[in-house]
Order: sequence, then structure tokens, then C-alpha cells
Amino acid sequence: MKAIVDCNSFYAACERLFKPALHGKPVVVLSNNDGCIVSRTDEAKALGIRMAGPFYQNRKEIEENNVAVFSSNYHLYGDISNRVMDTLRILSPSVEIYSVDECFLDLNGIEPSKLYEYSLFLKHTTELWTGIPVSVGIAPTKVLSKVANRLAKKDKIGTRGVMVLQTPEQQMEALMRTEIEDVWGVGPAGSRKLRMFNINTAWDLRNMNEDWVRNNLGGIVGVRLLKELKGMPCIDMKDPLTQKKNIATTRMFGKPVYELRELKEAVATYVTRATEKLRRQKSAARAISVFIVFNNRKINQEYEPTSRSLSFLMPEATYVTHHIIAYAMALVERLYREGDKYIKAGVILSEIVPCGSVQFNLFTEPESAEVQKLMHIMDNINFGIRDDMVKFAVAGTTRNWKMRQEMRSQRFTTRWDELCEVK
DNA sequence: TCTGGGGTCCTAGGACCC
DNA sequence: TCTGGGGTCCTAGGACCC
Repeated sequence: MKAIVDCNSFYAACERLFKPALHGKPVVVLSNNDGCIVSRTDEAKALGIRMAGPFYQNRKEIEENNVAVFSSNYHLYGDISNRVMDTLRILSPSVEIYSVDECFLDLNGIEPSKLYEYSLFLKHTTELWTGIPVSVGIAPTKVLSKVANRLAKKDKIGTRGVMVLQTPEQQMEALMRTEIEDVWGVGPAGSRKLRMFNINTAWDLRNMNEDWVRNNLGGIVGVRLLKELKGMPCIDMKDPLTQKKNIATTRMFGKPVYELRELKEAVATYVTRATEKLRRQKSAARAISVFIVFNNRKINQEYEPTSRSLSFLMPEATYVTHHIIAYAMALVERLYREGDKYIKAGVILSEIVPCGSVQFNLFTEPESAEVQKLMHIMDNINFGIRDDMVKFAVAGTTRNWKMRQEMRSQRFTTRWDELCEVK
């Protein structure tokens, strides 16, 4: 059996953790640049505020109902997420961190008759140790556990926030209550198509013929989904040591950028972030790709974003910030055209290999011990004391392009100067 | 005026090989 | 007048996830 533990309204719950007065009140958290609403408490959902809706379109409801609004505070959410995941790792032998707020647990070895009790234990312990409310879904497959979790979350009082789908009858009942677009793996395109064939619930899909699903729902992907709905596990637990194959850092600018110097500052900063992620997972990257998005005025006065990108295969895989910055700067110079109004840029590192198995090139020197040490020291300072305390000059100091975060809360758990004050 | 960021997996089609 | 069969690898794009 597998469980999924999913934090309820995670970002909003993190904000509430340090502002107890917000309990029972509507809270929303915004995406980067304060663009969209990406997390809502139940009270905010009840007001009709939609997920991923633009902030400015919801401004009226938000002001009229006194909804607390926060810019995203990734320092805080990342740290709280680690606490939740550390807790689950203690409680369960085999976990797969699926996203910042979700974790799959392999429950093989738990007595089947004790599963319900165990689900309550998971929920209560996590909440007691971290202060973050969670929902638990347990079923034979990942897809069914997501179904269970969703129903538990929808009826927190009736289910006590947990649901176990063990018997065929329990599974049938749950699948009949799940609309087709709420199935994990069925997106907008798939659900539109399924609805046309009068397949309206997860149960309808579960009863379809395998060949039909193969031909009409993304081939092998659809077949896996079908089997998972029937209780046959096809989506395995992922190895916790799996490394990312791509690492990207991309951002909209807080305001448009016109100068090459500013564009370079931004891209150098994104390379810095991306190489930090790279070193954290102890890898090196061989390929870098830089893209820029710009708006040019069209005849009808409408703006339409357009982008250009360039990739480069480096002589050998590296994790050294300033080496990758140098390649990235050359790409930016080729991408830049005077007069364009730039609104976004991004860096993608790929061809990622573990640090220990870098294939060296006959004609280049491997990273010297000094450079390795420099990266290590910079990471220690920036991760341990304050990010960007030490940085490369090309990444700039004024940073007019930085994203808007006008309503960010304190970084309560990761910055000494922003700790919670107890009066 | 204003709509995020970071991933994964799969497929189709083209280039190329023997 | 006429042109096979079977592979691999790469890339772009689609779909989906949170």
C-alpha cells in the first residue's frame, strides 16, 4: 500500500504558523512578481477566489473580505517543507518527496488492519511536530492514494483528514465521487476528450477497455493510469537519490529591462542560483541554454511576448559559477538587440552528471582544487549566513529588474535578523 | 498596468547508418 | 523504368504535475 501526505494550503499555512491571529481567517499567497494567487486557505476558497487567478482580478473580493495577502516567501516555505519531510522520514522507512508539500510513503510492512490507525498517527504527529495541517490518502497505487487524499481534504470533518481505500467497494465509491478532471494525470486536454465520450468520473474511466485507452489517452501513459485506477501499481516509488536532469532558473522582471548591462546582471544572477542548485545535488552540467523574452509593439498596439534562445555545449561538465557565467554572458551578447523591451530571462542547465564522474576533455584542465574550494566557501557563506552575501560583480548590485514582492513576510526561520519577536 | 516557476515523460518525425 | 528494410539518435513540441 502507498500513502500520500499532502499539506493543506501549504504556503498559506506557513504564513499562519507565525501569525496565529490569522487562524480561521482567509489567507492567500501570490506567485513571483505578485502575479497570481497560488495558495488559498479554505476561508479564501469559500469566498470564490480561484486558484492561479491573477491577483488584480481578485482585488475586490480580497479587500472587501479583509483577506490577508502575502508575496511568496520561499525561504520560509522551503525550511518548513524540510521540517515536514524530515518528520515523515522518521515516521516511515521509505519516502518519496514528490513536491514541496507532498510526499509518497511506501507502507509495505504495515499490518493491513492497522492502516487507518496509522494514517491518523501520520497526520497527528506531523501536525504536532511542525504545526502544518496535512491530509493523508492510502491505497494500493499512487493514483488511488491521490484520489483518497483529495476526498479526505474535501471533507476534513467527516473523514478526520484521512482516507484509506482498501476494499474494491471503497475504491468504487471513491472513484464514482471523483470527476474526471480531478484524476491525477488527466489534464485539460484529456478531460475534454473523455467528456466527449461521456466518460465523466474516474469510475467511468476505470471501466474502459485498455486498447481504447491506449488509442485515446496518450498511449502508454493512459494505460498506466488505467491500471493504477484498477489497483495495479504501475508508477513506482522514485529512488530518493535520483538527481535532476535539468535545472532551470527563470524569472519575469519586476519592470522591463532595455540595457545589455542589466540583462547580463539578471542572467548572471540566474546562473548563480542554478549552479547553487547544481552543487547542492552534487552534480555538474555540460550544456547551458539562455533565453530572453521581449515585447515588441505590434501594429494594433497590442504587445505579444516573443522569445529568443541559444544553447551551448561546454567543453566539459562543470559546477563552477563563474565559468558558466562566462559562457552565459557570451550567449546574452548574441541574443541582445538594442531597442527590445525585455520582460523575462532564464537559464537552463542540462546534460547533468554526478560530480564524481565528470568526463574530462583531453585539452582542458579539470577544475583546480582552488576553484572547488572557492565554490565551497561561497556556498557556506551564502547558505549559512545570508544569500548573496558573496557574489560575482557581474551579477550587479542595484538590480532594478528584481521581482516585486511587496507583501513578503519575515524569513522567520532562516534569517537571524528576521526572527519572530516575543514581547 | 496587471496573468509564476520548475520540473518530468512521451511521441512523432527527420537525419543518418548499414 | 526503376529505388528495401530495419535500426538508432536527436529534437521539438505536447501534455501533465505542483
